[in-house]
Amino acid sequence: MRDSHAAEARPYHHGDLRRALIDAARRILEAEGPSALSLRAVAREAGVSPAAPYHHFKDKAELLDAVAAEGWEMLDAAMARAKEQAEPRDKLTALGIAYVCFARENPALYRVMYDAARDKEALPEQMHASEDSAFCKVRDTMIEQGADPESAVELELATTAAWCAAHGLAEMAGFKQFEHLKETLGGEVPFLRAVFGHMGLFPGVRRD
Amino acid sequence: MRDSHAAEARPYHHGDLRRALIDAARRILEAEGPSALSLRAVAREAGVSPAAPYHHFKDKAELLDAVAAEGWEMLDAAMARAKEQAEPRDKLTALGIAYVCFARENPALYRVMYDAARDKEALPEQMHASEDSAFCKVRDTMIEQGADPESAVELELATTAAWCAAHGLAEMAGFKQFEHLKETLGGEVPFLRAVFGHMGLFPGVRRD
DNA sequence: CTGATATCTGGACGACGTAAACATATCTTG
DNA sequence: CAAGATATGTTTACGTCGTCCAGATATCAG
Repeated sequence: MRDSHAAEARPYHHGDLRRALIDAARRILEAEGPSALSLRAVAREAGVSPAAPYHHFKDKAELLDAVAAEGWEMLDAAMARAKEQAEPRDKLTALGIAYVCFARENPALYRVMYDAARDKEALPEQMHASEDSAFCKVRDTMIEQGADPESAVELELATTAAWCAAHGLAEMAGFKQFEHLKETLGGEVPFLRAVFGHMGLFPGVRRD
Repeated sequence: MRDSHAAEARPYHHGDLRRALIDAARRILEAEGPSALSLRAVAREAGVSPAAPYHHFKDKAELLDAVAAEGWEMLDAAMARAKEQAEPRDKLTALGIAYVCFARENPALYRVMYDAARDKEALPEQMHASEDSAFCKVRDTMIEQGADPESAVELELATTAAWCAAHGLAEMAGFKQFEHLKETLGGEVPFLRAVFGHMGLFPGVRRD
């Protein structure tokens, strides 16, 4: 059976329990929400004993970190796709819309992602550090749409502002208070565009 | 002892356990953070048995709701104070700064406030409904600073955008990634002003 | 004073996170 | 290939949690 361990590392007893646990966690998260996401429930869903996860994660927080990391990757991919498909002068808005839509379509996952970030008091490395991180994607898009690439501080401030706007909107968009506005404007996405427009951040949708 | 129950309602055994429980919860929250805020710990802190709170709150969530409600009142008061003290053309920015500063000075309480809101998928009534709610304060200030009071939808969109911006910034401002920016700009408040400025929401600090 | 009612205690239950002791499968090395 | 080392899993156990229930006791209404 040399073929089954050809990859590079872990197929022992279960095959790849680490992977299975993360998947189980995601399944529970989607089906029953964050409050049902206990370590024991994850182990149950994966068909192992309650203590088994401790051979793959230091504690519950580390499992959630792994789930969150995959969430950030998904968000990053969604934003990349959105930027690609949008017309040049609409790319920044498209990034913002993609961000909020991801959060709205995966509310439980988004919550886990930010809970982990708040506990660490930092966004994950992958979102802010690397060359093609989502954060850099926003910055680069700002340059493409006319921001001055020389003034680094201004550029980082603008990117930060955009990120704050997207996160704030992602959390607010689910509140009942704004349903009336969504109806008036004809749907969720028009509502998002309108709010982003009022932020004055996104040249593509700037009014007047 | 007729004097001790003169007020209007509740002094039975303990005096006013409901009040004492909320205070105990706030003390624990400030001293040990949200993760230490268990119902049993609150009862312990208040000097009663673990089951006693159930005569004043349906469950743990209802206690947290009460704590959150007081948090919103404090936030409202802080914003009112800020608006009062600011110069006319700086009032909107002052509201935003006050909002974020409150969240930064009471991170555990702010978290409880928004966790409760997320669970209910709504901001608390008190923040959005009444005449002098914080939300209306922002809207009114926008009018005072030149927004058109006739276009109700535009006005509500702008207010929503401002609220999203403040919340987003409140959550981001604690992340390590932005400490560098804070230093460059000479402190937290200048950082907040700069980000708000880049939002283009607050005429008082609009650049150029 | 007497019952009704509001408030608190004590004990119990099941679920949780986690640790320790043990069992077994796989890897490594001689 | 034999044999220890190591990685992976189970069982059992502990303390904490939210919550409920059965009393006890204090206050109130008549």
